[in-house]
Formats: sequence, structure tokens, C-alpha cells
Amino acid sequence: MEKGKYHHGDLKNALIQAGSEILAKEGVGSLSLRKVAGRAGVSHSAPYAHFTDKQALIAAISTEGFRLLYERLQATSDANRADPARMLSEVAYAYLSFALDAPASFKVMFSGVLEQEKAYPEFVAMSKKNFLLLVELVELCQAAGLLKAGDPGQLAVSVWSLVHGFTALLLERQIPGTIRDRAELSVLLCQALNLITLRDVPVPGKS
Amino acid sequence: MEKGKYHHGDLKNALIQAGSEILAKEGVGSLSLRKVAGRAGVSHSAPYAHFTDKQALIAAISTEGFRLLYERLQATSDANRADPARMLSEVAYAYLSFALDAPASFKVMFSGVLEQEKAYPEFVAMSKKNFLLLVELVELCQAAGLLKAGDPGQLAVSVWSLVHGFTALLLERQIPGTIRDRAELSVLLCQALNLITLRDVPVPGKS
DNA sequence: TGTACATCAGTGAACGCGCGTTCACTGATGTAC
DNA sequence: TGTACATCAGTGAACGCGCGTTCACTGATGTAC
Repeated sequence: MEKGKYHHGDLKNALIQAGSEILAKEGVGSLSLRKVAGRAGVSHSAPYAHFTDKQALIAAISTEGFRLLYERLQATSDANRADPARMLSEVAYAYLSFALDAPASFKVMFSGVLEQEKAYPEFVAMSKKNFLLLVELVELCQAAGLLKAGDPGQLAVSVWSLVHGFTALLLERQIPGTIRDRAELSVLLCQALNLITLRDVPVPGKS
Repeated sequence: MEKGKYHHGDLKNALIQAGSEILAKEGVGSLSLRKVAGRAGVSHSAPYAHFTDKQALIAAISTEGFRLLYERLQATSDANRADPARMLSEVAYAYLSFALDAPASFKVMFSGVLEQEKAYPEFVAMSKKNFLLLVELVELCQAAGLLKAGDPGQLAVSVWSLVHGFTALLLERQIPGTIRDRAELSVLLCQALNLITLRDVPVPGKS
């Protein structure tokens, strides 16, 4: 961990961290093995002691992205257990916020940069974990009469599609009209959510 | 147009076409200026007579993608003028089909490959044209009592988010569970649509 | 109709670059005795 | 405690590659007279 050491101690995680930082500061186009190694302060061939190739490193960086997303969604969902309607809108807003805060990470996770994701079990597991959180959320909303009855998994796909689509289109600047700030955004997101809920949902982002 | 000519005649369009073919056959990762030129049968510097740089060529290829998408959506929407419910589901399915038929084109259009899209007025115009078609569709559905009243532009954003999100997640293989064929897919899409419509919509893809 | 010439749309060599990956190596660490 | 040695996690030179872009050039075309 200390500087100046020949052996790094935790290079694997340092590389994942460095990758996320490069994404945040320079974008997806700059995510190369050599830059990641450089940012972690090691030679450009050092990563091969921990990852078989570039794809494996990208898989790890994406997995970390899903882990961070899960943390956010989980925290948001836990904080709103008492009120399913608020829980739904806040979790949706947390998803959107994650994408706005770390757009390049979001793109790596969802824009096919990782090619053979099925080959990386940890990636699959972490992405599934997020989906299961959503399914659980949907079940709670169903029990509260906020979402109509039916297969929760299937309903979760629909809810996710709505929120993900809104987020993706927004990131790609495909949504027409001017959006001044996040408050306005949360209203728009809310209006979309209200299309699929049986009762209106509170505008998120107050806390 | 004929082979063997020193002057190509319509190289600009040939390059756009070649670009789309490369996307179809080799994917986004293989879309380079040199490959596009090669496929069009000209030297790698010939494109510079027609495009200022690689981004401009990508802008043109993306614009062509939006034109093709528009053609599909327009044809589908025209063919179902009589029945707004069918029109909605068929247009949504046409959108999904476009993405499945030309996934790499879809990705170029929607995954931030083009960086300064505002700098390409034709791209912006063609993408707007698609959105306006959707707004018109929403208005028809509202008039038919299929969608609730309200600002059609805003409602269009929500509908688009739902369909786009479903499509994007599907392309990224993020939707859990096995989907055997397109028939099954159209049912899933339909169930998502039924969440936001006031009456159920027919399963698309029969014609 | 024939010729001179400007214009245009190509060619192909060359540039510098950053990339992923390999490989022989070496410095640091920990364990056996 | 001290030494020998295996193991591990790094280094840095080298590889070949494809890329975007520039530039001096040249072949083809069309127009003026």
C-alpha cells in the first residue's frame, strides 16, 4: 500500500480503481490497459499478473460499476422501506443519478464494451444482484397496490426498461427540449413513472 | 457508377453504404476510415474529399441509420393508421426489429460514438424527424383514448424511453431469462406497452 | 471538331501515435533449516 | 538469528499492427474558344 514499494500489495484493486478514475476523467475512449497501469503507477505490463487480458480488466471495472450501482440502489431502497411509492421514485432517481455522476462507467456497463460478458461470472452475478433488488422493489410496490399484479420479474423488466431508456436517451442527448437542472429532470422521470403506476408517485431527489 | 472508373461518381454515398455494411458484418469496433474506404474500393485517403474527418463520416453513417429507422417507422405507422392500438404496438416492434436487424448501426446511433452530434445539422434533423413521428403517434393514441391526456411531447419521451430501454437492455443481453424467438419478444414488449396504455394493445409482428 | 487548360476527385507514400501482448529479466518476500 | 533458495510480482525493451491525417502527385472531366 505504501509508496515506493516494489510489490504493490493490492495492485488488482488499484487497477480497477484507476480504471474507474480514467473513465470519470477521460471517458470510455481513453480506457486502455497502458493508461490504467500508468495511473496505478506501475509498468504497462504489470496488469498481466492479475488479469489475463484487457477484456478481463474491463470486466472487473464493469463489475465494480455494478457494485457501486447496487450500493446506491440498496441504500436508497433501504432508506424508503416505509413508503413504496417514494421508494420506487427514489430508486429510479438514484439509477439516473448514478448515470449522470459517472456517465462513462455507465456506458462501459451498458454499451457493449465488454464483449463476452457471459465469460465473467462475477460480472453476471453482480448484474443479476441489481436486477433482483429491482424485482424485490416491484413486489413491494405490488403489495402496496402501486403496481398491478402479475409476474414480478416481467414487471421488473418493464420498469427497468422505462428508467434505463430514459437514462440512456438523456446521456446521449437524444431527449429534445431544454432541461435546466436535476430538479426538472426528476419531474420528467416522475411523469414517466406515473404512466405505469396505479397512483402517482412523489417527486424524488428532495433529500 | 461503373467499375474501373477513376472518378467514382457517387463516392460520398458509397462510403456511407460501405460504412453501414462494415457495421453489419464486423461491428462497431471495426468501423475505421481505412476499412470504409477499402470496402468502397478507393484508397484510404479518398474519403477526405467528401468528409472533413472521421467524425463527419460517422455522423453521415449515423444519419443514414436514422433515415432507415424513419423509413421503417413511417411505413409501419402508415400501414396501421386505422387502428391506433395496433399502430402503437407495431411501431414499437418496428423499432425493436430495426435494432435486432442492425445492432451495430443502432449502437452507433445511440451509444455515443458520434461525439459532437450538435455539430451535424443533418444528424440532428433526422433524429428530430423520428421523434416528431413518435409525437404524432402519441397524439393519435391520445385522441383514441389509448393514452392519457397531457403534453404529447412529454408523453412521447416516456413511450420512447420504455421502448428504447427495452431494446437497449435486450441488445446488451441484460434482460434475464431465456427468450426463444421474436414472437416471445413481441409478447414481452407488448406487456411493457400495456403498462402505459389505458387499454391493452394487440401483440405485434403478425404481418 | 479540336485543342488548351482549369478544376476536381482520386492515389500512395509517409508521418507519428498508442495500442495489446510477449518475454527475458530482476527485485522483494517468505520459508526451511 | 542467519543464510539459501523458491516463489511471486514487478520491469522495460521489443514486436507488429492499424489507425487518422497530410501532402505532393496525377488521371479524368468539362469548358472556352
